[in-house]
Amino acid sequence: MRPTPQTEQELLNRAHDLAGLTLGELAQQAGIATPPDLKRDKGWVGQLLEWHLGATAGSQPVPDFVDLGIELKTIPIGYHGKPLETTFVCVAPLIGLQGLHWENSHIRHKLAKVLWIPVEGERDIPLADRHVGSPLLWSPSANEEQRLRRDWEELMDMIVLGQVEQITARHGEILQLRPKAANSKALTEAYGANGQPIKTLPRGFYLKTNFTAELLERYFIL
DNA sequence: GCGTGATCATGA
DNA sequence: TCATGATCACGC
Repeated sequence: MRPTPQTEQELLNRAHDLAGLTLGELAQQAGIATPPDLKRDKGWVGQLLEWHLGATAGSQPVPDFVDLGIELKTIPIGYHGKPLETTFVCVAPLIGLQGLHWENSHIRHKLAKVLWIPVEGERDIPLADRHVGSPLLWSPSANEEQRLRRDWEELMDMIVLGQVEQITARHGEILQLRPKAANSKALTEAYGANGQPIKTLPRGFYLKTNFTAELLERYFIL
């Protein structure tokens, strides 16, 4: 792990220095082996970039760069220039929701300042040959935050009302709620339709690809 | 089991 | 072709 950057500018400079390099080059510098593919190493790209940028959080529920309040997200990009996958944000709380509002929500803090790093993601490009793109430091615009908040409130209302199992990935304009678990046997507690506790799959909030595509597009137009 | 990092794989 | 629902690995 490289030393953690002390300032936002230092982090940005370092991220810019990675642009144009391949994952193979970055793995070699880090002394990390490149897996044949991501089937069994889905978080490998993210962790490789964390190493190079000196992220500190590990698996703690805090921003990757705590002192800077910045979250790091790598995002796989296809030949068409648009994201290939939705972006996981954080686990969704399913119980103990009294006093929870958008303003003090975990997800709002997570998304307050994000360093997006696009990486070539097409599966027919060997992992080691994929290039890292130019970083984008993003904070939600007023409009974006309003849309995020609207989706979040809709989803959280359903969770409070015991309708978590009726939620599908189609709910929400830009934010969606989907399973986030080791497998379909992992269960956690949630509210049932009559307020009784039920066991259900843990869920996570994800940003839909059309939204992240919009972010990147706005950046490239500016 | 939870939270971190996400992508896989199949049905529509 | 593409998004949804399922899944993989790790530290604790």
